Amino acid sequence: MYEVVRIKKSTPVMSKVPLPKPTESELEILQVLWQHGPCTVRFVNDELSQKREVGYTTTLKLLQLMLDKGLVLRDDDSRTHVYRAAVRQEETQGMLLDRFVEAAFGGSAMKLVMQALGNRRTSKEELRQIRTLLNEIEQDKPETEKGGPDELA
Amino acid sequence: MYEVVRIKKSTPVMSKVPLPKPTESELEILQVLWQHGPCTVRFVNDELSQKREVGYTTTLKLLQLMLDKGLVLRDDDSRTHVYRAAVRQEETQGMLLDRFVEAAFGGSAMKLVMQALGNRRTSKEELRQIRTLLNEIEQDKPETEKGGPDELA
DNA sequence: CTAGTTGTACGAAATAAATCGTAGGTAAAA
DNA sequence: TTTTACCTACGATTTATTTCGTACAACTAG
Repeated sequence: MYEVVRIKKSTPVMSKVPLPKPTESELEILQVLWQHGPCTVRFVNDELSQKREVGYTTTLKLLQLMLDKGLVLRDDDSRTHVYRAAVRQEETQGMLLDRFVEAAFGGSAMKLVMQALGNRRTSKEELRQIRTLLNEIEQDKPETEKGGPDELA
Repeated sequence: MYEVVRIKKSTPVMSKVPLPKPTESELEILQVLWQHGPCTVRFVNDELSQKREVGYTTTLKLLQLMLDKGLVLRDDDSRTHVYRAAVRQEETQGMLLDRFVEAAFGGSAMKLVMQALGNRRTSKEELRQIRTLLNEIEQDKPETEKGGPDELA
C-alpha cells in the first residue's frame, strides 16, 4: 500500500528556495542546455525548432521567465546573452520523478518501474545494464537496511 | 420509399479518439475511482479532502468536465449521480509514462528506471520482484531485439 | 406545508502557461 | 551614412486549468 521514498535532501545549512517545478516547455529548454552547455537564445531556438515550430521571441521569453525563476543563469556581458542551466539534471529529474510517481502511480515507484520495463521494448543491453544496477544496489544493501522502521513491501 | 436514418448518438465505440491526457487534478480523481470503483461526487470529494482542502462544487465540476472529455462515465438514474472511470488504469499510466519519459528523460526509459532504482530506497523484496520481471521479459525476448519503431534510448 | 439539507448545472473569476507582436537598440554590410 | 539584420524587453493575447458562487430542483424531517 505505502511506499516510503526517501530523497536525499540538501545539506542542513542552506536556505535554498525549493526549486520551482519546470513546466514542460521549460524542460525542453533545460534538455538543450544540459546537453550542449551554455547556449544563446538563437541556438536554443534552433534546437527546439527541429522538433516543432516555435517563434524566436517565444523561446526568448521562456528563457527570461526561467531566469526569474532561477532555473537558468545568464551571462549578459555581450549583447548576445548566453544562458546556462542553474539546476542539475539528476536533481531535477529526480524531483520530477517523485512528483510523477506520486501523481500517476499513487506513490509506488515499484509499479512505475514494472510498467516501464514491462510495457515497452527494452533491449537486451538495457536489461543487462539494469541487472548490473540491481547488483550494485544489493552490494550496498547486504541486508534489510538498518535505518528506518519502514520497509513494508 | 425508404429512408435511411442513421442515428449516431454517443456510440461508445466509434472513431477511436485518442483519450485526452488527464490533468493532475483529474488524475487524483481517477485514482479514487480506480481504487474504489463507482463513486458519488460526495465520496470522491471526501477522499480528496483527506489530502487537501477542496470544495464540493470543485470536485463536481471536475467530474463533469471529465465526463465531457470521456474520462469517466456517469449513471444519472438516481438524483445522486454515480461516476466511474472510463479509462483503464494501466493504459492511462502507460500513456502518461510515455509522455513523462519523453519530457523529462529525453525518451530514455532506461535512464528513468536507473534513476528510480538508484535514487531511492528499494527493498530487497522489490529488487527480487524486479529481477523476476527481468527474467520474464527475457523469456519473451530470446533473441537480439529488433527494436520497435519507438524508443530511442 | 415549511425549513433545512443535499444534489446538479453552469457562469465566471483566478491562475498558469505559452505564444507572439512591436518597439527600440546595436552592429555590420553596402 | 543609410540600410539591413539581429538582439532584448515587455505588453498583450490565447488557451488551459482550477476554483468557487449562485441558482434552483429534489428530498427529508418536523
